[in-house]
Amino acid sequence: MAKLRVTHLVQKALLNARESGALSFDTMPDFSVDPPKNTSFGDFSANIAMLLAKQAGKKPFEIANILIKHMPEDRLVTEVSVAGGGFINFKLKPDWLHELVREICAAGCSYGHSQIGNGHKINIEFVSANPNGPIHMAHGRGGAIGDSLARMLKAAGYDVTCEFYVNDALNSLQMQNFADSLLVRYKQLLGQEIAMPSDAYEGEYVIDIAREMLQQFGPDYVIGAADEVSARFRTYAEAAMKAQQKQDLADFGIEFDVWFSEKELHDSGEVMRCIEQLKAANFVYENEGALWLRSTQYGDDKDRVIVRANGQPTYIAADTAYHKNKLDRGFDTLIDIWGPDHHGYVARTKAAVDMLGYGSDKLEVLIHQIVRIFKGGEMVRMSKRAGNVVTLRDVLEEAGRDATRFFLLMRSSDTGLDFDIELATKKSNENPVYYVQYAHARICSILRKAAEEGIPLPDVATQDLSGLTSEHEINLIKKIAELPEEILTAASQRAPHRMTQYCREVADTFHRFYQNCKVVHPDTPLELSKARLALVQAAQITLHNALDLLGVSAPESM
RNA sequence: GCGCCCAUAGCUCAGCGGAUAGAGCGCUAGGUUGCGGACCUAGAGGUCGGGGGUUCGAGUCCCUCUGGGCGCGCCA
Repeated sequence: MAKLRVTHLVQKALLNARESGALSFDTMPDFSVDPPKNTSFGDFSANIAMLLAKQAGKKPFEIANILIKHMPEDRLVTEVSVAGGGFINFKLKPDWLHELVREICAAGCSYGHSQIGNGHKINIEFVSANPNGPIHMAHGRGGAIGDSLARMLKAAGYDVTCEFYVNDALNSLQMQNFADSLLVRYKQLLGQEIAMPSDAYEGEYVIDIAREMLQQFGPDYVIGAADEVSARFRTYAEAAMKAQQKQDLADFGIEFDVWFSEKELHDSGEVMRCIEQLKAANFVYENEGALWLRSTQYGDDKDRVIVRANGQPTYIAADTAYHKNKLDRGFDTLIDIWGPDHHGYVARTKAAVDMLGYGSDKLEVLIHQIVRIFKGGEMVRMSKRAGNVVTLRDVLEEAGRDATRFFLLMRSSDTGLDFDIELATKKSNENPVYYVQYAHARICSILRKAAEEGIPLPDVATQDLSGLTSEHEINLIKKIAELPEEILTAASQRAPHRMTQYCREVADTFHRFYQNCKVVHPDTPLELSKARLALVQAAQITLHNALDLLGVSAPESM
């Protein structure tokens, strides 16, 4: 890689300069070598001189000139110069770009991937919707972010496990209400005139499940002791809801490695053992009959109840046990993806992880901001209990997986996201996902055209690429060459939205190339055609791999 | 009151402490026979919410103020 090569040149120059006495410094600063925004400056630019100024007691400009004098020759480098406040700019021969095209084609599906993660084990938990309603669009955002981030981390060489935490614990009042609502709907379907309870789940989906059950079990299913019937409905409701969630997520392109049951944490005694451990370490105290966690000792703003006065452990107790369980499974890093309404839980969860002796830096919580749904400019209010949620399934059916995922990933998770269903459905230039997919389809069309014209796909390893010298060709190569670093940045910053931006940039650069450089055309000499075919293939690989990280398809035609 | 997030072009938003702050939409003016016009070219449009500070260098980091979103249960 050319970047590494330039970095080594600078390091060599530093050491040479120090040895000759021209420059004095103790530690080599962590400098950058990057393509400058303004390409007229060159291919790479190093900021070392500015960083060294104080330490070396010289002006950046002066240091840069000293470094250039002490820099070894390199056959790839045609020019080194000092500019701006002391940037060292490098111009390289086009050969290095042509090498990149070969490398990309050789790597194929694995282009952009690396082993930086070194098998470091990461558990990433997201969606984790309660089993009393369908997956809605807020879950969808967390899902898209979590799944894409997982794909990027895998591509960066991490060992990633995707996990869904099912809040199916016995002490959940919400689950009981849900089951009761279902029972009422069931009876209503049987013709009984019963009003829904005041805190009922009003959603249509409850009726759907009741109908499904009625078909399967018949009218006698409501006969029996009240709590027995209730338990029966609860068991069914939970299983049905979980199955539906699983299906919705699968249709969205998300498959979890682990569906972790909260209930099992209680049944196995892990929750109680966890509480005992905290007790033994004096991290809890009793007050007003309840057991409190001293989370303020670790930066929380209040202590939290961990066991209620009635003896039931709270959600925090189970969640603490859950995080302990994850850490005990050997993960080096836990990433939780939560909605904005949960931001207040970060401090207490980290406190608990600290108290258990793991070090809260092992837990990262990624909070994404709210999703607002619009339909033709009008905001749709959502409430699960009222039953007017916009479900992921609704949107998937209208807008399709690709547009839905792309839209949910376009914005930084730190900012609110307005999702306009009509816009996502539009097959027009207002819809960025098509812009990107169109570029890929165009590439495929070129490759088809080449085949029709009897131009064989070149062997990129040996194909002469020296004809690729025009501005548009060079720009395209430089842009697609950014993928590996882009993946690392997006993964390490936990910022999958960067990849949507990158996809648009690649598509944009490609469309310009396409406009100006005919690949298969009577006016294009055969050798140049073949060289361009190699480049086009590299662009296809780049787009395909980048879209794959977003979970968006790369269509061959549209 | 406390906590988290946000404030960048008319609108929606990018922007890993680096050089002249970008894109899409919208607007204006263009692109004869087309490797797919779901595309391309050019132009207009900015005191990066205000004020301090750190730095060789701040849209980016720190403090503060203003405005907005969300959250502050012995619910999960």
